[in-house]
Amino acid sequence: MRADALRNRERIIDTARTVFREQGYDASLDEIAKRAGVGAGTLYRHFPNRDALLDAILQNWVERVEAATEKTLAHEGPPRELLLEWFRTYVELISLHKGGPAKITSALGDPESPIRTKCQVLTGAAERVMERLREEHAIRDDVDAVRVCQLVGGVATVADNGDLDADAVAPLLEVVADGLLRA
Amino acid sequence: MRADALRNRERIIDTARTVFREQGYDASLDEIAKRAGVGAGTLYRHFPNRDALLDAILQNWVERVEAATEKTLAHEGPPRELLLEWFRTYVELISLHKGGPAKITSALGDPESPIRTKCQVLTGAAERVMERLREEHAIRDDVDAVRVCQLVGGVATVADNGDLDADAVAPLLEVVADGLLRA
DNA sequence: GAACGATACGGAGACAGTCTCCGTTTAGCA
DNA sequence: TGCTAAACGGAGACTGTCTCCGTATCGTTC
Repeated sequence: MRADALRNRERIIDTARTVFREQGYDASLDEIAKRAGVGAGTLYRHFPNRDALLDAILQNWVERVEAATEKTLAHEGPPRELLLEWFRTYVELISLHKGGPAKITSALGDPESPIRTKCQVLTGAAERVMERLREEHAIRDDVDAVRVCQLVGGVATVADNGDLDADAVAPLLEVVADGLLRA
Repeated sequence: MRADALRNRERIIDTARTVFREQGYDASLDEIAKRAGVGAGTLYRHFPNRDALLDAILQNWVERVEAATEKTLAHEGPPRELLLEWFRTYVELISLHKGGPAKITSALGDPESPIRTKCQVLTGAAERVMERLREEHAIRDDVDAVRVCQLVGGVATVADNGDLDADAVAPLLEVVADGLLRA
């Protein structure tokens, strides 16, 4: 790739990250192009649509997911605490910007989604947490990681849509955790 | 209201119901106006925005909610069955059209929402179901009806976004139910 | 049943966002 | 230094939202 192309690509991603965080996932792409100092054509050549742009942004986010998972798994404690800790982390990770939880959660079950590979990192991480709990026979085994992510994603979506804070979300996560923990 | 105004109002509501069901909540309002045989101005005079139109549509839906609640409460059986029956009913009721679950669920927690009064019918119904379960000491009492509706609404939102069918939704609802039933 | 004001109609058009097309510019190689 | 493939950028086509205001209609009053 030509040096100028690479430079523009980076600038678009950086700007998009900021604008999405400021205005949510619906922000105008033309505005992102303008703020990045490029023409609309340049933005659309690099990223044919909104999702392709999001996918690029998520690249570095994937690393944060990995790190957060490690941290959670390192945390010693009873199964319920581990699960709740992971849920809190999960909600935080997918609440990148307004609309993020819905976007990511719906991508989990959609084989066609352009951001699917990135989201699979999430289910992979959930899988590791659940594997640990299964070894301890602490969790019911008829619900897989994707479903758990969808459940917790549902809570995050609701929180995102309704501007619920962490205190309001906590009891919802507890209900999900307790529902899972019986086996 | 003048007779012609009333006639147009009804036609717009009927058409909107059809179009929303066909195309989801994002359908073009100008198209609804056109299919209803009125000008855009007429539509916007009757309904200043999308939500006002939805609110009018929900009027008759409220009656269905009431009826469904009666039917569920009449159903004898163990608490878990009652709860799951209500959850299934609830998901069905709010999955009116694409985008419905997210719309309705986010309205539950938003005092400013223009469709809030309609949605309160839902929490009222949930309250009745939970009251019955509380009498039987079957349910934890630190989660109120609104939170339960948000949880189940979260599941419905995920199902709506990801085109999950009833079989895929069932285990998610079971997790929520089991989480609630311990107390 | 004619006249008249209040009410309602409807569609042109302003505005905003998405995305494409294509003439112009530039990087980077020989 | 010249050449060409690659990249740029912005005008504009298209779609959807919503407003404005000239025109039409209702229904009341005499």
